[in-house]
Amino acid sequence: MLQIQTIREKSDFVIKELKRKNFDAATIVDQILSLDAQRKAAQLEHDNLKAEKNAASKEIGQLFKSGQVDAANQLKENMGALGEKIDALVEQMRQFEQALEAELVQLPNIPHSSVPSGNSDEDNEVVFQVEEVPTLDDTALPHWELAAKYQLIDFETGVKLTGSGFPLYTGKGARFQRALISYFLDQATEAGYLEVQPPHLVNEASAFGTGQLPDKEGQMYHATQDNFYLIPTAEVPITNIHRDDLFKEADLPKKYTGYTPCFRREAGSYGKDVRGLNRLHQFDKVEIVQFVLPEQSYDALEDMKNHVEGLLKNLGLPYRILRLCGGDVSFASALTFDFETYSAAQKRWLEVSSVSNFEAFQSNRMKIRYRPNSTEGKAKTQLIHTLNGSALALPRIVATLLENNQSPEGIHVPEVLQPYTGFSMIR
RNA sequence: GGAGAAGUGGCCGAGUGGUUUAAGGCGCACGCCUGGAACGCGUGUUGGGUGCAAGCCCUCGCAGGUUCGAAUCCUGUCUUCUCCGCCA
Repeated sequence: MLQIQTIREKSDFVIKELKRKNFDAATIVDQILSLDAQRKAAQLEHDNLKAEKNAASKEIGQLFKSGQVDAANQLKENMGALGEKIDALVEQMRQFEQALEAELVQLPNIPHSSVPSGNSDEDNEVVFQVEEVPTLDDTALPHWELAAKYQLIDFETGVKLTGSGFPLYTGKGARFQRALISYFLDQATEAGYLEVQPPHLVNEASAFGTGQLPDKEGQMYHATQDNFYLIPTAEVPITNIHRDDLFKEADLPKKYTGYTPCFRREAGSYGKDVRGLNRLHQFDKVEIVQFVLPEQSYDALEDMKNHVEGLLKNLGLPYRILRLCGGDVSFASALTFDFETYSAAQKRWLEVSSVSNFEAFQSNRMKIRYRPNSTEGKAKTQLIHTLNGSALALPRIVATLLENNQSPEGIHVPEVLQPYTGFSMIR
């Protein structure tokens, strides 16, 4: 959610910048400015009447105390009408505030100045790509066939247990997943992230805080009986750890990592592109999250980008890094880098990570603030910046590792994973 | 799931209808003191809205209600604790 001050102070700038996300904000911004003014007027009147009432109430108290009952009762007479006026204004304010918020949450985050213009993923800027991608001969198998051949993943039983998109990992397949999770968590810990195990179900306030609600309600599984949502990413519980918190400047940055399964309904997606592990309803992911001072958030983004890049290098995967264009960068993000690995058997790039700076967009919703250091007096609180990234999402990593590392002898396990798997080949 | 108790500022804790505009303490910040510190003394210290400012308004888990007036009374709800039941 954008800050109302930003819209008040530079509405033209907001409209112009959101155009780069292909979002026409003119009408909404006008609405917001008008509602904001109305809310302010109602509040002003309310405050004055309330002050009058508070003073009178205090006086009544004094009168009763000094035994002037008649005078007190007379004063009470006038209170009724005043009270009604105040009640009406409170109701007005509530409505203006609600309407204002309803408009505000519709505005996406302002894209960073480096975000290229464009409408779709074809306009994303490739900021790095390995010099050559591996090629396999014609006998090479896609990962779903390798998974069957070596009994790593049982998709059919997953369908039996739950439905499509809920695979059952077996034997070395299960062990391989566990190895990746441990490896990713250890790497993040080494990089200074605190490991956490968050809940996999969250309440409404948390889902709202990171921006899943109200817009993306249909993408989450909803446990209606208790009104909990299954997390679509660990970003949701981890970022909400600090919802409503007020930091001292010295407390920042805060860095967290966590492994969770992720649940996504992905309604209506079927076919070749989603075959095997390419797109699932439940998958595993290790997430990294940072809470930082505003002026440090782009350094932090670079830091996270380097971390993810290091993981891909260590795994020996061919990858590229994309700077998402205005049309492809997400609603809440100011700047996003996507990481894709090349799947040699499918001959296409698969997204395995997305690293984003949300600036103050999420922290505004969640009221995550800090108090700047100040030599004189108390500085006003300011919103912190939040960032997150996948480090990494497992299924497509598994897919590309299986495909790219296949040979007649079996599938080679990257060296960095061998201490975790306990085997160097899948045969 | 049942019965009972409790939720007050960064923390502890007083407060059962009107100088509570939330006592007191700890912590923190600044100042005095000091060669420098500790101790001591003084001032400040919930968060938010509005305003140049003084001020005014809201905020005692959350949401309603009663009242001229609510931290305080009533209803609902969430969380925590104790006991019972169930349980990895």
